[in-house]
Amino acid sequence: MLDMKCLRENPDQAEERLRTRGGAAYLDGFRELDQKRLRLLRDGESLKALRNSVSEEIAGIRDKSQAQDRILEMREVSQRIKGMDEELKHLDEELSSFLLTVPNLPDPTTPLGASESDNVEVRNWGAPRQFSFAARPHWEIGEELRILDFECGAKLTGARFTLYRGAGARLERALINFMLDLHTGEHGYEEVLPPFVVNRESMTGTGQLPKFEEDLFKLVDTEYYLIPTAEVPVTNIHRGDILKKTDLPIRYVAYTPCFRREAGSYGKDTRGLIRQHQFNKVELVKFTHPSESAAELEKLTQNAEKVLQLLELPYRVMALCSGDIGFSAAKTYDIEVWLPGQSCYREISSCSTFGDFQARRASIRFREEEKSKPEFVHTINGSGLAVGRTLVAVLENGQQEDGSVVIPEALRPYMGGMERIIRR
RNA sequence: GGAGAGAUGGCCGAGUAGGUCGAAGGCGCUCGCCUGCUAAGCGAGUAUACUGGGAAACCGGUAUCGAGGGUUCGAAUCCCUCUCUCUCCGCCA
Repeated sequence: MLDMKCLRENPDQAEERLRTRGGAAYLDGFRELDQKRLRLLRDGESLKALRNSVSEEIAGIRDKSQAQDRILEMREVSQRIKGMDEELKHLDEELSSFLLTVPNLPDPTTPLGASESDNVEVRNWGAPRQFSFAARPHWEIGEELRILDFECGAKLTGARFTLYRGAGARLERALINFMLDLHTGEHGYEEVLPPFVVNRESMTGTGQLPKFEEDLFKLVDTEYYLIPTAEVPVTNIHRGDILKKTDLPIRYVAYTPCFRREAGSYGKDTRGLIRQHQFNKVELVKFTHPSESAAELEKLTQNAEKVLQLLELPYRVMALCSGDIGFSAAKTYDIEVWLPGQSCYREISSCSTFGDFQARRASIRFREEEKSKPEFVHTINGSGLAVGRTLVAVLENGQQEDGSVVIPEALRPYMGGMERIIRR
């Protein structure tokens, strides 16, 4: 959510920055609505002030019959106040539902551009391996090793669900533990295990609602939703809080499954694990002082990269352009891992700073000085990493000509010492 | 699922024959005094949002005692609905 006062004072500047996202005018009608609300608010409040002072007067009069005229007068005033409050409530709802659908302002350092093709490569790490045979996609490797069963997943649930078996199931679990241990042990994050189901307020706090309801799984007969990312419950841990400045930055890492409807992606990535309705993810979330957020985003991104480095998986880091960043984000780095089976880089982590956008929605604040008024923190998060896609990368990069897969050394302790996955 | 109890400021905790209650008291915290240091003691201060005025310090208004409605000139206090927490019973991993 953007700052209403800011929009009031310089709407043109905000509109200009929003336009770099592409799309039509965002702020049409705001000014008129805002002023109408403000007028009504002021009028209503001065009436209430009158009523309060007269009521106090009445309280001081022993013989209420002496106050009959004033009581009658205030009866009428109260009626008017009631009407105004009702109208004000409507305007408030209109205004806030409007504000909740305006995306965040892109950060000045976000490259300008219209689409994915305008994203900028910031750096890359590791060289794609040269194969002496035709590298195969992970779905072939996984099915042949009998560690991924797509057909059974479809039987149990439907398309975009997968059953992992044996070393595959273990590999997924190993990756989760490996990532959690790295981020808690080396990078200073506190591990949390949140609910995988959240309410509407939480979804609104991070920006999934009200605009992206069709992307979510909602539980029938409730106001509960399956989380599409741990970002939602973890960021909302501090919804409504005023944090201590000295506690910042707060760093959490959480493993959760993620559930996404993937509406509108029919026909995309239909094979394999790349795009599932349910997938595992280890998520990094930070709450920072506004002056630290830029540096903290860099650090968080590097924390995510570290996973790939230790797993010896080549990747590149892309700065997303203004037309490609998400609704709530001000700036985003995507980490893309090299997938030899498909000869391309695929997103495996998305690290974003949200500025105060989420903090304002969820009211997450801190005080600069003991007595100064609360200010919004900045929130940052990123995958560290998407586990299913990491497994894909391990299979495709580690594949051998005989169909087996060599497990990265860093992972072997988590696999009971297993060095390679062989068909059994 | 059945029966009961409760939800007040950072925390604890008063406050039900409706008015002077943004809310006693205590703890905590901040500043000052005092004291070789520490502890104790003394004094002052200590919610948030919106809004008006002001360059600012600050001053004024409105709202908020779980949430939403109602009664009333006036509600933390009365009525209704909902949510959450706790205790007991049943069921269950």
